[in-house]
Amino acid sequence: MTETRAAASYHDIADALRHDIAFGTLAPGAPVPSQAEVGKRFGVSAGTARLALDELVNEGLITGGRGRGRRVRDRSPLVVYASRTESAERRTAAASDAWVTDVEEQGRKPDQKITVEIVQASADVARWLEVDKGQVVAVRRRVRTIDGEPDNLCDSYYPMDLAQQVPEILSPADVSQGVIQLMREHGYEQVRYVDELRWRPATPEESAALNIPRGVAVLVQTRLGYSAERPVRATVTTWPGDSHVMLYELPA
Amino acid sequence: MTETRAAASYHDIADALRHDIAFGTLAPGAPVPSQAEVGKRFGVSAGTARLALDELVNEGLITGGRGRGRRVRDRSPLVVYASRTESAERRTAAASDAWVTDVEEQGRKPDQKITVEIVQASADVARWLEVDKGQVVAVRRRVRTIDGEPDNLCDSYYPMDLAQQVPEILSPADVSQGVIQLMREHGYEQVRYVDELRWRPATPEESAALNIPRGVAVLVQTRLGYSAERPVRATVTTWPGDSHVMLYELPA
DNA sequence: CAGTGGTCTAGACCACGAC
DNA sequence: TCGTGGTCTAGACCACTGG
Repeated sequence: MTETRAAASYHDIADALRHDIAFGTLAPGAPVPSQAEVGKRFGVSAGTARLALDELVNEGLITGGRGRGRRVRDRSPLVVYASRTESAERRTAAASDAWVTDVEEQGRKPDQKITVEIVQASADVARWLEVDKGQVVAVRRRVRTIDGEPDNLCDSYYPMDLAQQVPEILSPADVSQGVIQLMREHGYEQVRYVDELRWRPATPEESAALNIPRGVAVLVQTRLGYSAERPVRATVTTWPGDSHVMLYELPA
Repeated sequence: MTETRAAASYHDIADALRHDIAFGTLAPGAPVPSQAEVGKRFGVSAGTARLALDELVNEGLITGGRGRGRRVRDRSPLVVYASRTESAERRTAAASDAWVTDVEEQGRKPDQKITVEIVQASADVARWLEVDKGQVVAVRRRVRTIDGEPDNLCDSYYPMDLAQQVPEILSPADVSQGVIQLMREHGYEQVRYVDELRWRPATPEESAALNIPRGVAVLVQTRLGYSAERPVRATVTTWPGDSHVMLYELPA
């Protein structure tokens, strides 16, 4: 901790704490002073100290939680390759899920819990897959974890006719060779993708599912995959911010 | 507004207000009830009502501001094409800045204020441009506005030797044919790009510059442009969330 | 159980904008 | 000037976690 300051607003207190974290005075994993202690140290009430600490929680710098105290978050950001310009050779070698490959390359342990549902298409899904709203589609929902901690949420939607032709899609288990390769073998090669990115604070549901504080920023990546004829897959992935970096490699 | 609820926590109050906004009971541009009124309506104190309203401000749903009251934000998201697969013909036709083209295509009035600085490379800039830290580089900083409102911040860094060969880079004025085209004419054709995306809450400086509430999510897009030999440009763009959608069109 | 954070109150004062 | 939001206080109670 740096020196005590008199008459500091809670933003200033947050700045001081931010500084301590940035310069390592408060190391990753270290406990953060409690509301009461911060209040005493800066000469403000606990309520005001709380506002400062909440600001840092919101920025993802520290963790919160009733009864648990606060700690400086340890974040080594995961690099997600959204698009790689690489040789076709390498591309087919990376058989399974691209995320699994990325995580393993960075020396960490990926895992996913998969559930499959048949649902009626919402307006968004209908637009993406170019089907009528309310028509049934298949969804593979994945909660993906790294080293046991939730990392991201990934839902893939498929037109029902296509899912029935590629039965592994409807099975709630890992597809070792990857769904994209599997679809290609069934004549649905994806030749073009469109990624749509939106970013906003996490909803309460997302906060709970991803074990992140309320209000932390998330990136919602919607990837539409097209065969030569039509859209064949829509994947919606929710990535919590501040612990992920996304890369797109692009030809000119 | 929907019905009064007793004993609602501020999250529940926020939910109720969110519902009213989503279903148009509170239309875009309409005034939002004050802290006091919300408190009375939901049977809580003004302080608690404030927490609910702050939640909505943080999500970008309503605007805040001392003395001004609150209003439902009117947001028609701007679509930013980060990467387009289009014919080379079309690409050269779109002469100037891609953002200017995007905005004009969506029927709105873009403008940019440009300043040029010569600065010492930070660690990040040095890594991006593959120069030594502390070496001087040229920066074109742009505050870009749409219909007079700040839209995004865009800083382009160039190696000094290159900037001196393309003198328009050092002039704080619009380059009508676009800097990329200009660099090509001087033998620095960009053949490959890498975009790095990070997302997090806005800093106080960004909030002020972009006229957005504290804590709203921003996307920081770092685009590195490479000629056949080396990096020739690093562009850092800060996009406020909830009012922008970013698209990447990708070949398989 | 003690200590922590999470919620809430009732009040206070100030800064700012609109009328 | 009046109503608004922005900040702050001193206290209260509850929920949860850890020793």
